[in-house]
Amino acid sequence: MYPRNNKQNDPFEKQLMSELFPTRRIQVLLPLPLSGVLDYLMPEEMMLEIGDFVTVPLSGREMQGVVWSLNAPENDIPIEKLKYVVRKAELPPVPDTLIQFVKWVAQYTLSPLGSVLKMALSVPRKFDKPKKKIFYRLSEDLPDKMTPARQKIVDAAIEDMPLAVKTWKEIAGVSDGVVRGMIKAEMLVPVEVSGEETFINPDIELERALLSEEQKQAAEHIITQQRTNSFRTILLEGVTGSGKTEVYFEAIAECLKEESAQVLVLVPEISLTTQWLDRFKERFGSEPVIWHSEMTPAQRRRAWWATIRGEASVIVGARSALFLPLQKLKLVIVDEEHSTTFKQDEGVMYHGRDMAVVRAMQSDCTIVLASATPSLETMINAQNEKYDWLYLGERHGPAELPAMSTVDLRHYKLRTGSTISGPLYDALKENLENGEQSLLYLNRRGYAPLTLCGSCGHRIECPHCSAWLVEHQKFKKLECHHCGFNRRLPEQCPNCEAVDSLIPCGPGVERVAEEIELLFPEARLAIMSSDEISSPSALKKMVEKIENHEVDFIIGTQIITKGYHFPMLTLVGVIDADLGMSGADPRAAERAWQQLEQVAGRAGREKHAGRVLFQTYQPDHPVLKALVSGDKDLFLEAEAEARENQKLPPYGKLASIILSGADRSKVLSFSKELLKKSPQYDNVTILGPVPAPLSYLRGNYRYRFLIKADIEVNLQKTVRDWLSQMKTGRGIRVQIDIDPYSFY
DNA sequence: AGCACGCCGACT
DNA sequence: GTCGGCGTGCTC
Repeated sequence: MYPRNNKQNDPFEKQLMSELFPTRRIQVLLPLPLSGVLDYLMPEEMMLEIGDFVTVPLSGREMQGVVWSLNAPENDIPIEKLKYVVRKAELPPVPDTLIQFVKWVAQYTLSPLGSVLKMALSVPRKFDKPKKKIFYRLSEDLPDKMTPARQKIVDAAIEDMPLAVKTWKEIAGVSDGVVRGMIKAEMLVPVEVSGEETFINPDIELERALLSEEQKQAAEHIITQQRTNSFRTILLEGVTGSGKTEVYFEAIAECLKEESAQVLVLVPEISLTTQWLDRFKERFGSEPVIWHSEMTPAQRRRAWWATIRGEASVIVGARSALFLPLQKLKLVIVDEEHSTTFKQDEGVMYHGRDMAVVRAMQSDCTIVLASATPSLETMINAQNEKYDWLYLGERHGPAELPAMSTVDLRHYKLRTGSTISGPLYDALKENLENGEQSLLYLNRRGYAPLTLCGSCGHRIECPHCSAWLVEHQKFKKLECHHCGFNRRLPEQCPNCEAVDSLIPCGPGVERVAEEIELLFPEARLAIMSSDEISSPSALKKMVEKIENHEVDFIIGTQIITKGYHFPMLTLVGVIDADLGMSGADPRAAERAWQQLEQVAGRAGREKHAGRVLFQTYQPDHPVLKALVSGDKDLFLEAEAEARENQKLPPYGKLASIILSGADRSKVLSFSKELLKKSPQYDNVTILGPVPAPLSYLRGNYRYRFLIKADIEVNLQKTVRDWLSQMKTGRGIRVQIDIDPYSFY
């Protein structure tokens, strides 16, 4: 008999084992920030293969990992030190494509392999046996005690598939009282099922929206490509409302004709996609499998299981969905491809869109990047024919966008404390009188971004960050938008103790709302910012309110640029169009364009003609000029040229290294030391060290290097070689961000 | 990530 | 004298 369980890790048993049987040294990767694998011994009877989930001993406790190799090379860890794998999980092994992907992400982002694996394994109670549940199926002989609500249940039934009460309620759109009533009347029969409730598969036979000729052609192109089972990237560009979603829905439907095919749809912010989910449900009859970080453990577990068993056919998720154990990935869609929320800038810093392209490549499948305002990187790839390029609607024609104009604030001066110029006021007034909706856009939460003492000039800063505290009247607080620190709004100046001397400076959405209330006391307002909208249901409510025209003025931050459709909205006022157009960020101009274009896209999407007013101090800025002229090509050309000249992405490579620590002089001297060892190549430029844009963040002093390299340079190797020359001193943290998007 | 090891402050 | 703070370092 073989020893069971962990007994074989007992020193005596281990000795016995290794004498009796040839021992096999294997490699196991654990979800820890370790850069490599750990060696273990494989018990003879355990038939392990690469990708198997295993439990192994680790310094006195047990941990789950993944078999990474069955043949570990001899190394300086003596075989006596190795421990046996405790057990193999009853789970399908990690698909090879996911293993390849984990390796790729780790080497690209210069992150420890184990940290990347962790993203793929963060599923609660993954090893538990699913517990038994009672589901209900439709009875074969239905009595004639029918009601309209009960008929809905009967109509919603998919043959005799057993479902949970909650699911019946959802798919039939009735209350659970109806369901329970039918159970009592024995119209629904209880069935004991083991395991997680399965997801209802999308019904691809449902009637679909009529597609335009243009949409048909685009869908056909994707489908043809998808059928080749080879890697290809397709840019699907189309102005908001041009029907991109219907196009890729067609491709999804076609894809699902294949047995157990899986489609992955990445969206920037899963919690903000209720409208998208409604459309999906309308097209396919049920909700897709959803994956994002705010799901409950039970929801995650169910989605993960459905994915690894290959039952989930369409998975919609945030960037972390890339790490799901997809068995048969056939199509990837990245919606709102340009969104910067795809970039993770903590921990493993990866870009969801870029990694999605890699994932698709490794799975030999088609990937569709969809956007109304594609990123410059993607546009260039499309122009160079690296990507196929489909577009819907008249492209970039000035007539397509609402009438846009600037309000030169140097000419139309704002009164002190006011944020609404004369021309904007007139436009708002006119719109209100016409019974149409207006949107005021300001990408700043709170009341005022700075509080200043009128008597001593003191500016209230965050004690942990080099940032000002933002006044929030809603919460009567001052809050740091970087670390979350907050304090009560003081009555006296914290510096000179003068009373009533504090002056709120600059506008936030709350302040704009206050002014609008004064100007238009009869108007109905809604503020849309993350402070007002804390949950998806609150957002849904707000969106419905606006759709039902219960609101005249919407005052919002960028939360409103996420793709809603408000037909009565015909005027957009951009309070401060200059925000975010300068600074060290190479993508600032592009981002400003996208945001403004998206905001402009809110205006007049249906019959009503819309218009947009940009309040600005620099009406000659190329971004604004291009926006007003409506000539996007012109803007892109100028922007691409500027990037090419400066060898910035995508014409060059960029990495940022942030050194941080509590002891400022220590961090600085380490940085200087590092600079001395910096690589000396013609095609690599090191910038820094400079205080990072937030030079003091959460109690740490931060210095930053930027590494700019020509396109042919192996950036990862350069950075690795450079940093390996110095061991990280105590109290110093090094963060590497390949292709940074955030310059905080 | 845990968990042990280790070197300095306030307690029975 | 010891209990315990969490900084640092290791886990096959």
